[in-house]
Amino acid sequence: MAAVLGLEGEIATVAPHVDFVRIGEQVGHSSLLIDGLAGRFGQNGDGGRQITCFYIAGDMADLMSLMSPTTGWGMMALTPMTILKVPHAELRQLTLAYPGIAEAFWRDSVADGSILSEWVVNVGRRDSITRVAHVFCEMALRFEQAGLGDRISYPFYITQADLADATGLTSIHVNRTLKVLRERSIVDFRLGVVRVHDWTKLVAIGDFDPAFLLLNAQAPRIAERG
Amino acid sequence: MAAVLGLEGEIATVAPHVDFVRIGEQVGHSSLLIDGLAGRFGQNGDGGRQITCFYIAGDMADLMSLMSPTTGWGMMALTPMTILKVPHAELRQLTLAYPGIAEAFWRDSVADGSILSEWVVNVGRRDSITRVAHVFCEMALRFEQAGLGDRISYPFYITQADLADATGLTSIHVNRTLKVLRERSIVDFRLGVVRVHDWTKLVAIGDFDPAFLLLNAQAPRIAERG
DNA sequence: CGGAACGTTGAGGAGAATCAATTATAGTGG
DNA sequence: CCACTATAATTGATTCTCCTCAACGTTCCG
Repeated sequence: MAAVLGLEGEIATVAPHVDFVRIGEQVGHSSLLIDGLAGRFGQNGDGGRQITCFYIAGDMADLMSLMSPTTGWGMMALTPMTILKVPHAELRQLTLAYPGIAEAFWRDSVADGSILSEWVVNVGRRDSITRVAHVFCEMALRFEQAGLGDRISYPFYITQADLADATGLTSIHVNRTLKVLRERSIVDFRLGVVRVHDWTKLVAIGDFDPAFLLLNAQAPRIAERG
Repeated sequence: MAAVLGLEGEIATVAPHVDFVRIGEQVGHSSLLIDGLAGRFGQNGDGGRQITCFYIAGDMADLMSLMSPTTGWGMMALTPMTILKVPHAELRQLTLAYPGIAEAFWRDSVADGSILSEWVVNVGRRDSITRVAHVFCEMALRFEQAGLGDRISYPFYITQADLADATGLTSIHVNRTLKVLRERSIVDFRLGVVRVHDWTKLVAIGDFDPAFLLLNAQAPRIAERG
């Protein structure tokens, strides 16, 4: 179920801060993230954005659109991105031919929901420093799991403004929060890299329990990376 | 795919504020909600709760546990509740025998994720009155869709404290917010009933777009109610 | 060298939390 | 049927995060 599904589709590149799925848009394909970082997001009436989930290389970014072609959400590139646009028709054929793949896709949607649920908690019941630390913890384990870094240091090319949209804060407050985390020698963040100085402290201050990542479940990832 | 799947399992009743799935627990069944209101939730380090999704009669409340038996979330009863505990083994057999059912379950997980994503936005990027109004809008349409009420008046037996846990506010602030909504003749809430006086205003103040409910998608609901 | 994107810092204000009582409401048993 | 109790709702006063507004600094790249 891992590496090679032999998915065919159109390779595309997306510039940072471009919405590759607009809210309410009807899409006919899902996007396998080959490189870069993407975010699922929603908006409030004032145009304020809230990123609700990150997707990294290897993730099938809007697999859910297969079940709901008219999306109630949007997908944006956070970094320069390369994606493989896989037509829904092809994915449909796969799921019909191989029930195991259908199940893996379903499992992926459940894992997605688990992350989303944790984000509701993060944004609803945690203060700023905890929110930011929690995001760093989550991404540390996800990048580590994907073989794209480790929990002590991993590539995270995201602006403070986008980090603010992910944590439900303002970029100004995120900036101040990052300063505190840096001064306490817990984690050092700058555009592109997260450097964790004290993982134990980060987990503690981030109120982090990795259970929601469902890392023990089999094969939520669609593709590997060379 | 609707009404009668002929699901077999154990009927159980659950008292309000009882966790019928604890965080991190391993479960061997999913719970079809026959009557009452349930909530998926997470907790922060101080024990503060955040409800991340509501489930109403007819919903398969923890279907996702089939894909992730060791949950990273909890499920609590918000009202006196009647559930049908359907063993995972039985659900597995169903999905193996009928791919259409597997797909419906998958679609249900996607719909779930869509609601969760919207809740991240609600809690992360909206002020108190908008958050509360948004919840009232969502539940209005869901109860209406389920045939358990209509958007003008529906049963919603939830305490202000639980509403606070759903909106990421304190019960005190929820109380004050409800007062404002009442004084503006938009919506009147008391334990058990929501009475909408001005649906248009409620939608406007709640910054509500029903797209995320995926109501146009087919058959997300597992069972109907007499 | 100049502009654009991103980050940093300060001052003041607003929304929501906290602390602390007090008042309904509903269910229970005598 | 009513006192009793527990749960839920309401209100006030105060505090504190985080937001807003505003300006300035830094880095990178054409």
